[in-house]
Amino acid sequence: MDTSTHFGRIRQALEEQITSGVFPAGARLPAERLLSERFQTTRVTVREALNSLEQDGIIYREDRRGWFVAPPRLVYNPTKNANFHQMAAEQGYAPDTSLIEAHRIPSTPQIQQMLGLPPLSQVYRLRRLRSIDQRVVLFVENYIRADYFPDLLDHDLSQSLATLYQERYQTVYQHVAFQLYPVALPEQAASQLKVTRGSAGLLISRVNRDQSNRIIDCDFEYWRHYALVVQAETT
Amino acid sequence: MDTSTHFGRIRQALEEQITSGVFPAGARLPAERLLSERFQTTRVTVREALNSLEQDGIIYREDRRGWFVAPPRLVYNPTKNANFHQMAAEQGYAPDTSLIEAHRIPSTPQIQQMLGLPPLSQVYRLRRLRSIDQRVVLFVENYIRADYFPDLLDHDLSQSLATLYQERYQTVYQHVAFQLYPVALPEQAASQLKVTRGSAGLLISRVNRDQSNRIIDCDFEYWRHYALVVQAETT
DNA sequence: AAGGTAATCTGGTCTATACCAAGATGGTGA
DNA sequence: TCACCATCTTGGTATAGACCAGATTACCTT
Repeated sequence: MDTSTHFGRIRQALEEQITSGVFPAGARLPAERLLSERFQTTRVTVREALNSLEQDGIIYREDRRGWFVAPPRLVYNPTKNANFHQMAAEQGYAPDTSLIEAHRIPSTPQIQQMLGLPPLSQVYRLRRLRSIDQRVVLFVENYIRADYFPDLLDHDLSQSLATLYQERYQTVYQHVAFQLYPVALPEQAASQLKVTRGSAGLLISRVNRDQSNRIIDCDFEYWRHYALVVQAETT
Repeated sequence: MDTSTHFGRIRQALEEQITSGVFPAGARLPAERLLSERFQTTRVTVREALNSLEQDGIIYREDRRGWFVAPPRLVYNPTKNANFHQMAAEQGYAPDTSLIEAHRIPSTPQIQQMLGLPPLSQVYRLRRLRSIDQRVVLFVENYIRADYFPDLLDHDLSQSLATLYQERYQTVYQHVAFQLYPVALPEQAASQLKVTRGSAGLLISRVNRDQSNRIIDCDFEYWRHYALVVQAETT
């Protein structure tokens, strides 16, 4: 680390205290004003150091609540299973999903294209928020073909869709195409994830097919960028 | 976009001028001081707007040279082919690779683990810089088993390794395991990519196997975060 | 024409301060 | 007991400067 600048030294000092366990994962850092006093500098400079640590995924912020030490990243294999709960549990986290909204709506042109649907067709749109160990890490929008899943909205939508499909509709995810790109989190995702608009995030969009190779749904997953490492392998 | 703040309005104004073509891809934006005059604000506020646009991958900076409009992202499929030149050319870019250094060195514990090598074994380490359309987008470190590729350093190392392996060693990439995570670019990668230390980037590390399922090399690819979208699909 | 150098331009870092808005807290009254 | 509200704390946004170091450019010398 470059310690030739004031802000580099602050960064390093904080980083050391985090890795040495003074501030364990999940802990809240002292307030910016307090840090600026302690390091004999201004808030502007402290914030630069904090931003730098945030970029690195070492800490994260919650809007107007403070800065917190980021826990280890979740390993996410988008090709393997689409089951958030199972994936998190296997890695020793306590996963949770909360449903924000679920509607049957007319599909938009973008969704029609992704799902291969004609205009005016109906889809379900789910918006859900997912957390591990009480920390919100993922805001996800699902768009699901309504014709394949009658009465979907009557079921418990805070569980894994993969599980629901399998148990109620004899449908399993078989094939997935995904795109992944670093973005600044858009308004809605940012506010749901309780981060500042414009924070770095990862957008993963997927188009899923079932055992008959029919496109059944697609989703847009907005992850806090420090929350995961994506892993996959192929032959 | 949120235009309730001064910086939000600056952001939007710049974004519009970019998307409308006033500033085409690759163009340099006016200097920060000039922008702050034009928007009747201070450099601090202008820089916040610029940082926000940078996060979004709309613009990028080159250290002490200025801010530039980012071109469309390169689509990168890490599972499909490991051939940077081919991939870029297929998408209409002019790719280029420059060799920074190439040595035969003793492997480090980390590399030993990734390549499944015993201590003290020798590997080649290549450091290369890759650009599309004259813009540097990728700094990559390759670690290659020396025993599988005698005299590797005598060949032209500014071409694709996949091509070199195939033509000279009858070896092809058959299987790849990769990890991908958003990071702040470390010192060396940042300076090679001419960005500010701590800029957002994407680290992709891969472990490659050949047609006999032998691990032949691994690499660490540091991408400018706005430069690519990762895409893959599986069955 | 080629090479070196000094002036200039640029973003990078920094101080000091101010006000705003949302989250957290604790007390008050129904 | 519990809903509500005032208060305090926090990060978010903003102003107005300053100096530094690398990149670029223009000029000058050979």
